[in-house]
Amino acid sequence: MNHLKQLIYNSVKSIFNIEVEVELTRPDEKFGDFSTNVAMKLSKELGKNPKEIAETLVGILSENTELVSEVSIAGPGFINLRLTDNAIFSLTNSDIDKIYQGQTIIAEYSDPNPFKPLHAGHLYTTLVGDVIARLLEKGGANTVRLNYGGDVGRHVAISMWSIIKFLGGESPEKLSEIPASERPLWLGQRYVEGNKAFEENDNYKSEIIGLNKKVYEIHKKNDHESNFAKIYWTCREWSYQAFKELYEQLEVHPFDRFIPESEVVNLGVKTLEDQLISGVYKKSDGAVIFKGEDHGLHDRVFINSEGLPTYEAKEVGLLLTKWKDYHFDKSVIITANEIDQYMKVVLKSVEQYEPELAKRTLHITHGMVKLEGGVKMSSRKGNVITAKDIIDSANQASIESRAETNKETVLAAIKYALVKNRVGGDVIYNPVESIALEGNSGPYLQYAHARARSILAKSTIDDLVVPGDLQKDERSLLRIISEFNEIINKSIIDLSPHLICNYLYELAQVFNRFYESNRVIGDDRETIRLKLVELYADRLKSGLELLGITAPDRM
RNA sequence: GCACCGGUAGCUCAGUGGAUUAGAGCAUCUGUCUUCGGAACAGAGGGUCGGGGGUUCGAAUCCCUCCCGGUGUACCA
Repeated sequence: MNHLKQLIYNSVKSIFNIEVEVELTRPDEKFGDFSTNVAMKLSKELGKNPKEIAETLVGILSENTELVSEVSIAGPGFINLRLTDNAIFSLTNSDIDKIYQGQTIIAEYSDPNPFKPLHAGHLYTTLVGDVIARLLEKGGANTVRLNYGGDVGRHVAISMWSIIKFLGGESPEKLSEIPASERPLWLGQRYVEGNKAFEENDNYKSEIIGLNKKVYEIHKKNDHESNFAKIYWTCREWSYQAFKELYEQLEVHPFDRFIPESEVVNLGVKTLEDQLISGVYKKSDGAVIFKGEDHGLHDRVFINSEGLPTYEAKEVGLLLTKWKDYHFDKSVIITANEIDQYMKVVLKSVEQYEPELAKRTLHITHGMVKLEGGVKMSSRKGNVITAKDIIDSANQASIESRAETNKETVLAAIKYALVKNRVGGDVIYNPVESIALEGNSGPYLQYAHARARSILAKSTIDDLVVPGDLQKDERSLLRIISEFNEIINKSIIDLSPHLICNYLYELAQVFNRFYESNRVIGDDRETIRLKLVELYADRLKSGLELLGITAPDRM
């Protein structure tokens, strides 16, 4: 593609003496391989009709017969170009642009809170984050995968209150009565119960507020001895264990670092104190706030009137910890969109004293996960869908449709279904569709790959021939194969995994069309066609791997 | 009230200034084929791109306005 851009750029320069940025798009196949709107761009500057400009350019472009086989003008002045077979094949040899080469980029995602259940949103945000981190890495970044979680704060106090009530007092020894397999569920139930108490009873509420301070004390004193502390540390560990198990089950890339809130809270509070003096933060009704309203946002509390840091204060500590420890070129935070405006306020406040940090931070938000499609969810508490519910429903759909569950297939189904949509809106997860072997699904692509590999395995020919002088269907296949790098590059720039999904599916469709009417094994053109099959299978595999999905040779 | 994210075919979604018929999958209907893994291929029906204005040679895409859904809006995260 670069050769073509260069050719157009040079042509424009030699004729009009203008340096223009050449944009290439992929039009419908019947129009050509690439399309450019430079004529329209130039028309204003030159005061000429775009068609006239295009005609001049067509003349010079068509002289390069090495690269271009056909040039035409369309509509108001688009120039369509068809490449020679050799030129389009050479596109498959180009590399992915290393746009983040030499940069340290932090990807923060997943962020589950200990003492709370792992819901479907955690599953989603973990998978999206995992793919985005892979994209950053593919773009050449030195990627740091970070996981942040609230091991202090009100939600912990809520759980602790209910845990102690369940144990009949501060009796850590009784925790051993809860079987290991039931711990995550049990903790989740404690949180739900505690929340109810907090909302419905003022006495309980003030007890919980008291416990909140007590939890901070544990960290301040590094208390591992008191009964209260023993319960806390044990249950925190149980949560971490559950997270670890989920990540292993999902086969996501391991995290480089886990930062609990307790680790950053002091830095956050200290910063707030300093910046209170400098005037960034203000006192209001006994709390420390940031006047977001002065910046077109809204006001938020960073330290409450009890003197306890809120999530905002801890986020400040986290942002500064990342900055201090990594001096990142870019920091990407992936969370649900309910946190969007809150994050804007926190970042705006930090921008006042660390402008560079704020500038380099990118907050990507996504929507909620909802379940659809007749699979009954095992919700214990009504409307919460857990991460386990999603996995269970995929397994169940797999058993129902083909009487078996295969781990690789089920994982592919879940991962693909959750990243195939543009990041931003809500995702409606349909387990039956996700597991299906037809349609736009992960298992379909895995199957498509296995099928292609089996064709390759069947042939006795080793020396595959570089395609040249292609037939129509062969060329269509090579054409879409050649788009792979462009798609990956765009996906890396936009940090948009769904582009890869759309492409891979289309690629598989074009292949099936080709394969339907063109014999490979035993045909006169076997060596050429086999090469195309190989190029196709390789791209399916590496595309799926970028999505964190395996591409087995057999299934 | 204000802010953010959404509203495209019956359902789930691409497409976010450019070209003739706005594209896929699922679902529905019709064909092909004694199948290199048919878990395929070909085709049909189905859309006032939430409504209305505007900018432009050209708008699903940009601007204004209204409607609907979700989320957030001071001491939760």
